[in-house]
Amino acid sequence: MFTKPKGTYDVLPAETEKWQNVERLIREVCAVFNYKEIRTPMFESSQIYHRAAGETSDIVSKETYDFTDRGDRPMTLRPEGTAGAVRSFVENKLHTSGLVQKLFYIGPMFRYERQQKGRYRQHVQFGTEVLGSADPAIDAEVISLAVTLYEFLGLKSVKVKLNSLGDQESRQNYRTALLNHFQGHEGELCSDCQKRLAKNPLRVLDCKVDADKDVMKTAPAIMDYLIPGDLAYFESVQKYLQAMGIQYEYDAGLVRGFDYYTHTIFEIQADIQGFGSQNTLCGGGRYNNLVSEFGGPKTPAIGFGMGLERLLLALEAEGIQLAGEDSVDVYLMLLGDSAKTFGSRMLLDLRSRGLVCETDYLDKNMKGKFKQAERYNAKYLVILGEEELEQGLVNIKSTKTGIQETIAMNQIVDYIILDQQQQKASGGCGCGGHGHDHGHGHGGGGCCGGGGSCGCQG
RNA sequence: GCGAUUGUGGUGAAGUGGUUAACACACCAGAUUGUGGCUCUGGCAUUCGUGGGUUCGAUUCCCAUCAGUCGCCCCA
Repeated sequence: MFTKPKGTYDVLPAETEKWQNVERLIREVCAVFNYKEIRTPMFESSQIYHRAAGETSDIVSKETYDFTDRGDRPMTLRPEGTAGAVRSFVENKLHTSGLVQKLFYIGPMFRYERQQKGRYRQHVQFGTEVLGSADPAIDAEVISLAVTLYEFLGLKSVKVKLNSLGDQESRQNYRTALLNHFQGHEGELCSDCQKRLAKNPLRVLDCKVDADKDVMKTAPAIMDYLIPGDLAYFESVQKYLQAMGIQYEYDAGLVRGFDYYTHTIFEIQADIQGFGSQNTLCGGGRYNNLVSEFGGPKTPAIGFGMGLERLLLALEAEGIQLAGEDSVDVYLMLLGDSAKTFGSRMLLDLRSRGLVCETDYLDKNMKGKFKQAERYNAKYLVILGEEELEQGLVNIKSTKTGIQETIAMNQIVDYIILDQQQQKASGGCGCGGHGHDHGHGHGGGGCCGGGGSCGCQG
């Protein structure tokens, strides 16, 4: 038997609707913020990721899926979305628009990691990238987009953590201060940290192993080493967040996994039991030097990535329903060969009028057909036998009320519409069909109407 | 990369060094050839993740391997 690669998963038919709904809501939120979707390749030249993330990044140095194509070109399955977006921005000269480029993407990312809850080798990320503005208000906007999405979905237990890394000068100051601080204490740190100290001392602060040691607790905070301009920028971001009413916490220990970040960095964490160390739902920050490092004009930028598996997990943990009940409008019960032949046309007609229809393709007997209708969760049974066929009639039965009536076969759609209106009027849910209307105003915050019992989208 | 733990049919699960591997649900067929959801009857794992080894004999013991789950690390 063949099995899926380790760390991957199948989204089976029963759960695709959840994914579609989450993605739909993401697109709606992005639309309101006027972020446009960009779709870049799932693999790029390997050097793109090495250049972007920096060699001290664990993700790029030891977690990428690398291969050479048949032309011996080194390629890498994308481990994150920013590098590809920046490459595309530069290559397609998107900076010439004269406007801030506000982009988003949804797609799979690949990291060779040991899988566990909320962590896969192929995972789906939603991310945004805003290129071309160094306005602290845009930092706040990006954060507010993520927060708005969570609010839209109804997710409560999240908290925003914020820090600033400053730009080159601040970082250099801080780096020196850190090295001085740890000088003579190297032996107290774990082996990983000793390596980090040499390559990228900032990341030592992120260490969980050494977190409780005195040298760590007394380590200087970067905030004290930001040059005045960088500090003012960070304060300004907070000013906007406060103006928007967005709750956040300053976290001096917050660091990111890629080396390209400057100034504002943030993380949104799930405050949910059982999430272990996979509680980061969203992480991002500003990267003002990356575009120029990719050969583009000096272009400030900021973005975030958000793992959808974790988002789904968090929604589930909070009991938020993302999919309606699966059902079918009409189950067409065709008795006899000529009814079956005639019925194929009837199916097509009903379907082209927007009704979800099913019939028996397993040649079941009467009982079996009823059973199928039940499994399909059919709202109406339409029964057509030889006798009805001759008279141009069908029997139609509402599975909800149990009422069965004989009507002309061209009256099926009208009958259903009328019947649903009556049910609605008499207090039932009576939502028509599957929300074939393409408008979908989700009222206020619930993501699918009514907690699942009705299965309608509107 | 490190560590823990699990692996019996579609699912949940019993079980034992020795002829036919419980049970329940689900599924299939029939009782009931134009009205189901109840009930009853019957069927449904040549096989216990895979490969070796120990043994007269292994699903049960040992080793390896693969896969699942979870923790650390890392991150989304």
